[in-house]
Amino acid sequence: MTDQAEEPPGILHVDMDAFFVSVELLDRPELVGRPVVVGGTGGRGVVASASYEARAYGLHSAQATAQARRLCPDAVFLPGDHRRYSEVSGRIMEVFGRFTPLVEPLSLDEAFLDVRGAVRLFGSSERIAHQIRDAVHDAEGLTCSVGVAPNKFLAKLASEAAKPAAAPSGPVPGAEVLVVAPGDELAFLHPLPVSALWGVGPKTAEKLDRLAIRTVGDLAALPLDVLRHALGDASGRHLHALANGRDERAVVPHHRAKSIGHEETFPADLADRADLDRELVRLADGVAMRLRSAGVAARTVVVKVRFGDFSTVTRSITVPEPVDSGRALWQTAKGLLDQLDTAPGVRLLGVSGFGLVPAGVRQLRLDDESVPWSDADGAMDRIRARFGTDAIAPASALRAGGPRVKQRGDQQWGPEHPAG
DNA sequence: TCTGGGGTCCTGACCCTG
DNA sequence: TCTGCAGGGTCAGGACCC
Repeated sequence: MTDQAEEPPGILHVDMDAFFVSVELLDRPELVGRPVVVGGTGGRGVVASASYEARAYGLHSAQATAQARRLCPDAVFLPGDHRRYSEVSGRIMEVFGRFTPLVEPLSLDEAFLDVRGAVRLFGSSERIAHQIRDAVHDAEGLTCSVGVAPNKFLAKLASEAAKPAAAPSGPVPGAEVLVVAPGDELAFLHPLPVSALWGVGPKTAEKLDRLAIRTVGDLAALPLDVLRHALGDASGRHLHALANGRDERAVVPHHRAKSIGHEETFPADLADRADLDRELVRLADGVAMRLRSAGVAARTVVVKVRFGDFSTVTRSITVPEPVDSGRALWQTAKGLLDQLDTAPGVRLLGVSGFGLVPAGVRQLRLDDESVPWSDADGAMDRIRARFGTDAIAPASALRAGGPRVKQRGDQQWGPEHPAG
């Protein structure tokens, strides 16, 4: 029995089925029943979403597009429209909000819902799950799978178990709604592979395999101290709790972002310093715009560089005054980039701000050179708000062959054009 | 021609301070 | 003044998630 065995199964995890592909098929019904992939179409892209027909060929998300093409040459590859998916996602979250105010979006296509306060109005958690499925389908023409359990972790595993299966002929319907009833948690959990646990990726799975730990039940039977020794204190405790069905995390509707950043993989590696500097201006300007839009400034600036051999390094600095202007962010990032030898060629460049503080706490100094630039940033924000984000950009960014300010969702799944 | 982008969290090394 | 230690902050990297 778990600590939560007597808790009613009032946590839902709602997961849209092949979300990006399903949205595309609304506009292209002629593609229904065919292997369809949404993702980066260039040589360095990855698969973001694959239809169940495509999954039958071994295609899956995060897979290199080049490999996906080899596995399924007949698949239809679509570049995707992140903005459209965001809009649809927003409307779906509103549907969830009709049932409970406790909605915690996890990504565009999934969310946790705490419906314990809604059972009087809508019926049992399971009934609410079915009503949500129907409401989403009525509103958007899309299907989703729902897990119902006493906690978030089990609800998420339940929604995965409720999903359709892939077959060349199309999706084989799943349970659609799966309830893990109080008292059944461990029977549901323990036969699953350890990789089902949140926090067990390839590396951790390998370590556990060396200990002959293959199922969640194997892991649950392991003494906590052994696990802490093998995986470290925090990971050991975390996985031990999950393996025993314990997850105390509440459904939190609003998370405050802890970092804001942009990174971009180039179609071909960049070695020219001037090219990199211009890209850095674009990235910094885009990050600064989002910082100001969120009303925050960053105390720590991080530059990330991935080289052609895929080795990745980061350089960071904590600045005396939090930054939110494009110029200040760029200057700081440039100082960090200057520490690195980029001659071998840079595959990816990123700029992020951490240690976010409310922008208002920033103290102005008489010698603060960034003050006029704050005014300029504010003017740019107003122009972009009125005429669109492409309306204005730093001159040095415009010289980079016309790239506009970097925005969230741009080139989400890799460059569109093949390298070289 | 494998390997995106936007995040969070953890760990360990190092440095500073009391 | 020197040394050891603990604690906190910073920095870099790794692992993981969707």
